[in-house]
This record gives sequence, C-alpha cells and structure tokens, in this order.
Amino acid sequence: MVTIKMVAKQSGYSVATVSKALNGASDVSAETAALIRAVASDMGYTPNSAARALKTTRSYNFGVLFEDATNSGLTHEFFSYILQSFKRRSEELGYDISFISNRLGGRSVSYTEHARYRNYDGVLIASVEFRDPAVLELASSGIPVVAVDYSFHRCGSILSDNIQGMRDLVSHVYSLGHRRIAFIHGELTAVTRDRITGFQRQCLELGIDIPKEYIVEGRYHSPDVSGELTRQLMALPNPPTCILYPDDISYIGGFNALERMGLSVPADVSAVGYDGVNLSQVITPRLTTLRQDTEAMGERSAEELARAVEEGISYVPQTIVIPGTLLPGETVKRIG
Amino acid sequence: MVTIKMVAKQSGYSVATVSKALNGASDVSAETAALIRAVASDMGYTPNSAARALKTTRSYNFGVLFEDATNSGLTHEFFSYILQSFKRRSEELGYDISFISNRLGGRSVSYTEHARYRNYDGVLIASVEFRDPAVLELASSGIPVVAVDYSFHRCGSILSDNIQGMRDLVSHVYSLGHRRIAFIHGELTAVTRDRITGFQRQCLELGIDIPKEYIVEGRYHSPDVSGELTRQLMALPNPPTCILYPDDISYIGGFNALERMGLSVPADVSAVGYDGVNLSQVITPRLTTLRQDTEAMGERSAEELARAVEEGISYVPQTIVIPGTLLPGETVKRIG
DNA sequence: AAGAGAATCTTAAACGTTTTCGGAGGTGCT
DNA sequence: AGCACCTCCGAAAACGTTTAAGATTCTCTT
Repeated sequence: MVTIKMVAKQSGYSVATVSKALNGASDVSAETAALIRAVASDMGYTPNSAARALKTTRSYNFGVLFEDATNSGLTHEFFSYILQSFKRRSEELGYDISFISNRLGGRSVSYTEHARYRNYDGVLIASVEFRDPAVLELASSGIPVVAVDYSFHRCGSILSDNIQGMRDLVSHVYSLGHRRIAFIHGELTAVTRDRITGFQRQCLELGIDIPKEYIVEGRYHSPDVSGELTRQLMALPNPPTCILYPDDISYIGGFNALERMGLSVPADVSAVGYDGVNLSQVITPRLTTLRQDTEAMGERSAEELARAVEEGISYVPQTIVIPGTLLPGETVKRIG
Repeated sequence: MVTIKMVAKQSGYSVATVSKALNGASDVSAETAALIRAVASDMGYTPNSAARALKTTRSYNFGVLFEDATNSGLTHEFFSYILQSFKRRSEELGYDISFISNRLGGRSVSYTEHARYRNYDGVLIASVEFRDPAVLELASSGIPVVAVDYSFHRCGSILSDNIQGMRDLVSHVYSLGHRRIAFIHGELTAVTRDRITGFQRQCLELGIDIPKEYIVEGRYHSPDVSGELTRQLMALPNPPTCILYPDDISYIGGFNALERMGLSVPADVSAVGYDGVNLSQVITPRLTTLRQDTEAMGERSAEELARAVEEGISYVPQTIVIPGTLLPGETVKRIG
C-alpha cells in the first residue's frame, strides 16, 4: 500500500503539503499541487478512509437500517426501489452506504452501538419493526436520522402523500360508478391511519356511505391474508363492487382468491392496489394502483440526511411529503 | 465519545490492559478483565472501527458490487434474495456489508480504488455488467473476491447448477408429453451457455429433435423482449407446444403476449420460467419453474469470502455449484 | 536462598491521516 | 533601510486503537 508518506518522499515535499495538495487546500501553489498529484497518481496512491475518519471524525458513510419482522427487507420491492435511489443520490453527494445490523464481530449489540462503532455520519431507517425499542433508541440517539415511510417525532421523515393518494383512488373508482367500495388496510401504523383518513374523508365528500364491515384490517404484503379477507368481503350479504388493497402484492392474493371463487377481475369485481411496483404494470389485467414516487422518496431521504449531517446539531426534524400518481389500469370496470 | 483512554483512567489500568481485556487476550487476569469490562460498559464505551481498522488493516467489512446496466440492481428480485442471505450470513461471521460504487467523495474512481480506500476485507460481485473492464480489474485486484452467478477465472464463483436445472425442466415437460419445446434464452453469458448446454443435452438424451428456430436469444428480465419473441415463435408454421423462458419475469411478458393473441396458458400453450421468485408462486396459474437456491447461494458466498479473507493469499479460486429444485406449477398441460 | 519461569501488567511505538502554527522568503510601501 | 504583509511550505501533535517487548511480582524448584 502506498501512503501519503511515500508520496511525500518521492515528490520531495512534506507530508503536510502532500495532504493539502491532494485535498485542494489554498495554501499550496498551483504548480506544486499539480506535481504532487501527478506523483501520487503515478505511484498509485489511494487514501485510507480509516485514517481519515479517525482524524476527522467524519466517515462519509451512511448507515441503513433495513430489515423487518419477516426478514424480507431487501426483497421488498417497494423498499428496494427507495433504497436504490437513496444509494444513487447518496453516492452523488459523496457518501457510501452500509447496512446497520445488530451484530458486531461475534457479539450482538444495539443498532445505536453499531452505528457509533462504524462512525456513520447519518442513518436511514426504512422497512423495520418501528415499535422495536432498539429502533426508537437509534432514532433519538443524536446521530442524524431520517426515516422513510414512517413518521417519527424524533427525526426527519420522508412520507408519501397517503391521504391524497387514497383520495385519488376513491375519486377514480367513484367516477367509474362504484359506490360500494371496500378497503382492506394494513397494520395500524401512522401511514395506515393516513390512508384510512384519506379514504373516509373522500367518501364523506363524495357523499357515499361506507358500512363498517367494508373497512377491514389486513396485513401489508401478505397475499394470504388479503385472500382470506377478500373471501369474507364477498360473502357479505351486500358485497362490495370494488376492493381497495393495501398494496400491489396483497392484490395478487385477492385476485387469486376471487378466481378460485369463480369471480373474475374486473368483470365481476373491481380492484385496486397501492405502490405501483413494476410488476403491477406487467400483469394481466394491468393493475389500477397508486404509484408512490420511490425515486423521489429515496432522493429526498439522501438529501435531507446530507443536510442534517452538514448542518450539524442545528438541524430541525421535519416531515416531507411526496405526492404519488394514479395509474389507471384495467382492474376497475365502469358500472351503473 | 468515550475512548479506551478514558476507560483506562477510570479503571486504573493502562490503555494496553484495557484493550487486551476488551479483546479477551490471555495475559490479563479474569478478575481485572471482568472489572474493566464492567467499567467500560458503565461508561458506555464503544470501540472505534476506524482506529481499529487503521491499526489492524482489517475492516471486517465486505464490499458488494451490485448494479447492472439497467440500474435495476437492488430491485432485481433474484439478486435481492441472494444479497439478503449474503448479508445475514456475513453478519453472523462478523462482517458488515457496504456497497461499492464508482464514486468517492465528489470524484469518480475505479471500483478497485474504492474498495482499497474503504479497506474492504473482501468483495462480492453480483449482478453487474461483467464485461466492464472496471469489474475485471476488481476481480483480479488481489482483494479476495467471490462472484455470484457468474464464472470468473480470477476468483471464486458461486453458481447455481444451470445445466442440471435445464435438464430437469426439459425432462418435466417431456414427461407431460411435450416434444415441440422452444427455449428463449438470455444474453450469451457463461451461465446462459450452461443453460443451453443442459437444454440440448437433455433433448438429445430423450431423443427429441429441436429445430433451430426454437432456440432464440432474448434478454433476461425483459417482459417486452420475451413478449415479442413469443409472438414470433407462435407465428412459426409449426409452433411449439411449450416455451421455456429465461426467467420468471420474462414469462410474464410471454403470458401477456399470448393472452393478447387469444391464447391461454396452459390450455393452448404451456410455459415454464426460471428462478422461482416468490411472485411466480402467487400468480395464477402458478408457474412451473426452477427455483434457484438463493438462500444457499448467498450463504455460500459469504462463507467462501470469509474463508478467502482468513486464509489470506493461500486461497485458491474455486467454483461452487448449488443445485436448484423443480417447482411444478400449473402452466404445463399434459398433452399427447 | 537464589534463580527459573509463569502470570500479569505497562511503556511506547506505530497505523495514515489532517491541521494548527510558525518560519522562510518575497514584495511593496514609506 | 525598515516594516508590514503575502504566499508557500514544514514540524509536530493528535485521532483511538493494537501489539511487541519489557518490567514487575509471585510461585516453584533446587
């Protein structure tokens, strides 16, 4: 490994001058800087991040907490997209990204300890069991933190506009003549509460009355649960003409359940999803869904995190809401 | 931040003793070790990975190169699964994982430079444009490297058994009466060549003759391309009764193309996928496909990489083949 | 009683940087 | 000539660890 010391010796300048030349400091002449850079490049010099981090207490590394109860973290399509764009934007901003785990060497440690150990400049929290006290601890550890798709009071949050999203979906199916609209929602998180709020407000505004039994709690990303709930909904004396699912994957479960009941989408029942993952647009019938802007969510997360880091302690937690867009597909039939 | 020095002062022992106590060295008595550990824990001491890495030249960090031409890296379901299990196993083995990019600070650098800068102990190469010279350079940089789902001559490779996988699929559809079997394969990589080999050998063994025009080159993970090729195949004077797709996503494209032609799966045409991603088993009809053991592939990658790191220079590149399993679904009809 | 050897602890150097501070030399002004 | 003021560069300390080698004490052994 060629170090700065070797470059110094080779170029005839001191270690200090080499360091400054390489970092573009102002108190080294243009010619020497050029010369030193040439020598460094010739020798194949690469700086050492560990030494740099040790001295500067900045790692230029973001930690990402990204796993959930079902351990499907990375394979969760929606979050994968967010992570992808978060990664890209972070790199543009000069940060690498690493995963935070609850292990360190052999031992198991808290997320906070792990993040401190690795000197992460900032942390992104996504797709986790938010009620986990270890996550809470991390969120209020003092390390700059941004949470995505979840609303924390202790740190910045990037949310998609769940209220408006549901309003758009309801309006859309309403405009196609649907009045008996059921809503299978996910676990009762802040995000889910927003969705329910949006659903109810829009129904109220449109003057349609939704019976209690049309709003049922399911689980995100569970085709099985949504399949079962779909059966229950269709077994009601007065079944819905349209079902809103908590996400696109849940829709798949509902679709299959309907097929097995001899009902087809959208001929017999209409359905809509949520998220707008790629898959939803290549299946037949193409799914009517609300596309969340994962690109923007990931980008903004990176930007806010970088800002938090660079502004240091002066950063004030804030919530940023990203609008989504309705994707009209083929799963809602015009009726009435 | 509480350092080892503070723990030393507080406990009354020297910095060296504290370090050794914390790392379980043999030349510190059991009582002092216990005492020191108690003090450290009381003070909330967390070691500093940068200082440690600087001194030991070991970062306990694996770099992961994970992006492809279409930039779909993380959102690629098959690779997501591999990464997921690679991550889990790496963490068990005491390594954290970070992404390698071609940026560093503001500047853009080679993957190798990036890996050196961050002192990664080892590198996993997955889902990249393998012909990229920068990837080649990394593979032969001297840093321990394992490639997954690709065969390099310069480093260890974890492959799934593509030859046997295709043989199994061919046998399966053959046993259900199919003789006119078409194969849309992906870009001509080593993996693809294996698949073609498996396909041809098994056909030969079973004594069925496949016309040239039944074997066509498509693209991995492109519903559009596979849809178009499906149309072409079905337009042949003597169309196939069964189509093998390069992956499950490509099957979706084929399925849709067939539907639009008024043909249904499996009534009119049979079809099979490859990979066995979750999606393939929740759609209707359930896809007949070959499930690659992503769990094992990720795990073995981590284990081989750790081994390479720990054995140092003595490591000999080797290729490990992981068997897959046939998932019989509902997309192949018994005929003849 | 003296020396050997084990057990336990400390001293100090080193890892590769960044950064403060000061020094040397040059320029321009009075 | 004397002074102030730049510009450019280097010496040295510091970041938080690990570790080789030495120091000290204790226990045996003879």
